[in-house]
Formats: sequence, C-alpha cells, structure tokens
Amino acid sequence: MATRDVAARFSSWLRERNLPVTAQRMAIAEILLASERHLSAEEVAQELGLRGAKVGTATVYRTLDALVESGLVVERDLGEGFRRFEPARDEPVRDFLRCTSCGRTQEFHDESIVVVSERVAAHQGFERESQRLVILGVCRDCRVPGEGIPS
Amino acid sequence: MATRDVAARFSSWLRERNLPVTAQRMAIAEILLASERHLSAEEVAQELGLRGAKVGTATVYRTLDALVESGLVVERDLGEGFRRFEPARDEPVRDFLRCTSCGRTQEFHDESIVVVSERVAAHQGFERESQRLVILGVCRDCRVPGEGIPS
DNA sequence: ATAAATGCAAAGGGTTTGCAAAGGC
DNA sequence: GCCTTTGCAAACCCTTTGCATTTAT
Repeated sequence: MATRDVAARFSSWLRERNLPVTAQRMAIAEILLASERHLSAEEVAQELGLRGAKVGTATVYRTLDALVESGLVVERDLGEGFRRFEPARDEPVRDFLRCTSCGRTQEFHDESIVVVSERVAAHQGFERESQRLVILGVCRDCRVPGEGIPS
Repeated sequence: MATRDVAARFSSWLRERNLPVTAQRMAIAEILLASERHLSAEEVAQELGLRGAKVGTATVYRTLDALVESGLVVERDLGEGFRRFEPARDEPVRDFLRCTSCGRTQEFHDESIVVVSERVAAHQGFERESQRLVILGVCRDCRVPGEGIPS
C-alpha cells in the first residue's frame, strides 16, 4: 500500500520548499518508491527508458539525492562500487548477506544486530543512528552445486 | 613487534613465486605493515613521497593487490568511495563506527557480532566467511561541541 | 639475458558539475 | 517573467590498463 501516497509525499516535500514538481522527478520517485528491490542509479535510468521517459543521468542523480534528503528514500552501499537506493520503510534495520561466489545479495532483518550495535556505540561514546552489516559467505546453491535446481 | 618480520614475510612470499623483490614493493609493504591505521592507496603514495620514494600510482595499486593476495594485508570498504588497506592481524573481526558528523572512523571488535552473524547466515543457508559492520552515529565530540577540547 | 616490474599517460566506471536551453510557478 | 531544473558534455575521483623502459635475478 501507499506507493501513490509516498510519491505524493515527495511532491509535498518539494512544494514545501518551493521546488518545482517536474515530470522527471515524479517519474523517478514513482519508480523508486514502487520498487521492492534496491535499485542502482543506472537501473532507475533504465526503467525510465522502458517507460518512455528520457531523463539525463545528472537529473537521475540529482533527484535521487533529493529523495534521500527528503527522507523518503534511503541509500545503501553494499560495497559494489556504486550506490543503491530504496524506499525508506518503517522497518528498523535492513542488513545484507552476500554470496562471495555468485554475488547474489539477500536482505535480512534481525533485531539483535540493532541491540548489539547500540551497545557497542554507547560503549564507544557514539550515539547510534543506523548501521550497515554485510555478511559475506557462500550461499547454499554455490556450496552444493546442482542442489539449487532440483527438477 | 614484528614489523620487520612481516616485511620479510612479503619478500619471502615474492621469492617463493620467483617475483622480483623491488625497492618499491618493499617500501610499500613497510609503510603499510607498520601502520596502525588503515590507509588508502593515496595515503600510501603520500607517505612514499615523504620518504623520498617516487613510486607511480599504478605500482602502488599493483603492490597493494599483491599484498592482499599474499594474505599479509586486508582490504576494507568503509563506504567512502575508495578502499583502505591494513596489515592482516590475527584478530578475528574488525568492525567500525563512523561519525556522520565529522567522518572520523574508529575500529572496534566485539565477538557477539560474529556470533549473531553466524546465526543469521546459517539461518539463511549461508556459510559465513566474514562480515563488515559499520555503525553510523554521532561521536561524543560532535554531540557535545566544545567538550572534546577541554583545556 | 630474460622475464617481470616500473612509470607514464590514457582509459575506465560511477558520479558530479557548468552552463545554455526548457519549464514550473 | 523569474528562478529552478533539465540535458548535455566535460570534469571528477579512484582505479586499471597499455606500452616502452628499467630492473631484479
């Protein structure tokens, strides 16, 4: 639910700041906010292309920055050499598992990570805001070749 | 202890593979292996400059790769847009706290992170190899401006 | 002498920026 | 109409690559 609503929240955010609500901005917002996955800037540009919207690279990046600034989108760095973006959800954390063999990335959420991070941060005099955990390992399919495709 | 030893281990590693032990390689190895902090490629190059050694960028990167391959150095991605390198220590994990205000980065080690990661990985069918945790927050000095410099 | 490493400069990928043209308000 | 955004291309940062030259062995 709420994809439309969230896109609307972006236009509200723009209006509040007297910033133009452009077709490009809304297109990017809609793509991103409707997405289940975290998208790279390039993937957003691709999707724009599929929808027939011609939007310059710079605009994609600038709009992504605006979306992040608005708090509606969060930025992720999975150590791939580029950033990914996804709608800010209410979920408290989103961490990742990445297979060092096939590169597949999978999300997970585990509250104990937050708890541990909070404790560590406090212990070092930090006030925790968020965290980024990427667990590197080998996924089941890569560990047991062939088992992943049973039929 | 063992800075010399470790540099010596690098030359042994090179010799074993019949690779030339060059002055540049040894200079880079010594800088990195003596460093307490994790250095970026640029910082290594800078330090080389200070020591009067003129080494090309490509050589710095190529040597860093060799050091990583040798297992004497590990590579870190703190989400800064570039890599950092540090001597491989025996410590089982090394995770980070980064201040979102001043950018300062501080290391920590907490065994419970490993435990939690291992459990999460297993739960998702992954065999954990390693992990990267970066906790983002505000450090004491940034939270209480002025208190960091008492005198 | 031989095979490899070096240095330089050019290329590469992801991202940002400068500026004239287009467009929301 | 004013002011911001857009698009394009050039610039940017970090890193890699190609190639002639130097160097360890």
